[in-house]
Amino acid sequence: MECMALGKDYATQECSIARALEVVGERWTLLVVRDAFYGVRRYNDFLVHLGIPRAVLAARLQTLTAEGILDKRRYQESPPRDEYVLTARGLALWPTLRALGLWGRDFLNKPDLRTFRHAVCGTEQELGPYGECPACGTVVPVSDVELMPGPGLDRDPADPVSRALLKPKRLLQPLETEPV
Amino acid sequence: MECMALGKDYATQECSIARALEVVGERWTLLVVRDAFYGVRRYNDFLVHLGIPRAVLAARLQTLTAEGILDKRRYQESPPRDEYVLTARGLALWPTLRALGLWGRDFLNKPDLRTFRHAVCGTEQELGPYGECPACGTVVPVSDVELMPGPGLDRDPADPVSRALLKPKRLLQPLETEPV
DNA sequence: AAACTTGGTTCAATGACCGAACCCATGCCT
DNA sequence: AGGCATGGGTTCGGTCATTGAACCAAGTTT
Repeated sequence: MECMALGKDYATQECSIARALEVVGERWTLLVVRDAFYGVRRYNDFLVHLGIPRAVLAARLQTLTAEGILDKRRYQESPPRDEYVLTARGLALWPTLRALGLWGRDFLNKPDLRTFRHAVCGTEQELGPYGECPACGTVVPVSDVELMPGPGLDRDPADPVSRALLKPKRLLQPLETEPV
Repeated sequence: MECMALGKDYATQECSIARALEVVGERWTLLVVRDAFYGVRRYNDFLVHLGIPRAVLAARLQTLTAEGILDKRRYQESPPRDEYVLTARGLALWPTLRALGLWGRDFLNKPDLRTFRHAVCGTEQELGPYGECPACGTVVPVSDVELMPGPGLDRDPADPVSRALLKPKRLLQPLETEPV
């Protein structure tokens, strides 16, 4: 009885888009993945940054881990603490998130909230739609993308994660939340 | 009271990805849009192809129309019949769907279910990850993309829409369902 | 020992989704 | 004219997911 019809799958669909959506199409899931790209790694940071119910976050982290998109790993022993980091499969979701973000920016809201650029070549130009650097022409690997806060962003957000994201930083680089 | 907190929005998120997901992130929505790219235009065709509950389909078509992603238009007067076609805003979702589909193919299932290629230049090579044609090098506009059935596809599906999609066809070109 | 932090689980209430049944305007067959 | 079929929905009760708040537990600081 484990294999059938949870009602959450798109049963009749023979399509890799449908398969993908069964895994990352649930509410909150892609936002968790986005935060992982932004350097969020800890349960509590996801929690305050997303404003997600605790139970839902726990469920999502578990399925993302089970699907091999996040890797849960111990980063200190005492007290035992785990962090969630993107696997190769998770990193491969970057083009999807990029495409979604561009669509949202171009068709839904005016002000630029965040922009991305190539960290290593020193350009100030934004990455192109496929993640290519307009200055040096290459498709920039995710770890070399610099995340810049845009003009539309709230300058004084309530949670420490948003505050940490006001400074430019590389994707995937772990977040440095200020000690309170 | 109409404007606040339906519980379905990602309230705290200042992010174009979150904005986008509020619009296209609900269950079924992106599959409806995908079908629109495949040439599905009529309520009934969406219904049988997706296996979606009627009420949900009606709701999704309504919000997609309200958000300016689909355009509902009368295509015959008697009996009055409407069809749903992608607007510019809807067409701009193609890179997102493409990225999702590639991810699903590469990381979730083995067999190629559908492939895309450039219709006008006669190549047999598949489009690249950004929708560029490997033969002629250009980024192919959606209406020039040819949708090819892949080897992993069921050869004798139950519904007429899936059957119509077994033949190669251009994206956006209206579906020709066989008269029964 | 008391209080705090991190990372959860449990619970009742609400909302979304589900399938099945019903509705209605028109067209087609006889 | 009567009957059935088709396209495009709406309504309805039951189930499943999501929500916010409360609770729990291990370890650590004071």
